Amino acid sequence: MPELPEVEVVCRQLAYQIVGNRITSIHVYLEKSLQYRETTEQDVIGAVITAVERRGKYILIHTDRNQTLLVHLRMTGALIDTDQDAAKNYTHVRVRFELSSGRVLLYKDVRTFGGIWVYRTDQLFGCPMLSKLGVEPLTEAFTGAYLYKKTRGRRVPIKQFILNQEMISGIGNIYADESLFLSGIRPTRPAGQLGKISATRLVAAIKRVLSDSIQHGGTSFRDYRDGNGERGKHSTYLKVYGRGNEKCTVCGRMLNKVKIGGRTTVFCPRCQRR
DNA sequence: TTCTTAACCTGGAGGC
DNA sequence: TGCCTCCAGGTTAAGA
Repeated sequence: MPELPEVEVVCRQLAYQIVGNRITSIHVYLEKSLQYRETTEQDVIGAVITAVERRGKYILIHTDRNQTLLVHLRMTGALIDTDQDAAKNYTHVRVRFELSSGRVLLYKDVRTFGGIWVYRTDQLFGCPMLSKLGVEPLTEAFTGAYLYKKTRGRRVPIKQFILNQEMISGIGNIYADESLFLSGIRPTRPAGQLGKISATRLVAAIKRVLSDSIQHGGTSFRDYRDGNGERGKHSTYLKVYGRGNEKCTVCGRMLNKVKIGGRTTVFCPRCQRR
């Protein structure tokens, strides 16, 4: 399940691999996976890819024709740069871009929650998907003071709060659990009860967990693959996510597994008491 | 304004 | 072995 680190890894790889390529043709196998917003397929064919960047969990692929392919991988999506022969081995391919280098860019998505939207670049940041996104957690704008201020008056559990993309963009279930464990904060705690010290501690933990995961190439559980179709290696470093009913690696106590906001949440009742 | 819940979707695991 | 049910989860929309 791609979150900020996984999307960042994919972006860095694709920026290296596909920038400078011309899109020579597009094959759509599932119509809803590629949608045009005031653009057409003919606008995209022949365009040269000029840059690849990330905003929250979105991948932005810019072209020289004032168009941007906005990609969200949701649960099971993957963007893979590969050669013609290897492309035949991939299943659940929803969109296939032929590139001028002779290689292909595949968008595969098992559960089809994700998709690609083609926008005019000059209208991109007014689109509903990007305009509502909150602060980027790896920037200097994301501070303890920011988090403390934003959580005032909020009664939802802090776990649910940091998953809200309008507050902080890019955090998903894996890194929410891991950040709360690292900061020693109980995920069920009402966001508005977070003190200044705890807010600062949580911000530091979020930055640390996300940065470490990027260094490890992201986390792969089931479907996530990077831009080369490879698995991420961060899953072996996880302390709580996916470890429900196992012992805490720090104190040895059994981890608790509960539902918060409809999401499976794992935490240590002894280490996370703040 | 804030919060909750359902819906979208399919593969895999587990039970029978 | 085959069938059925449940679970996983990011985002949005509707309703409270």
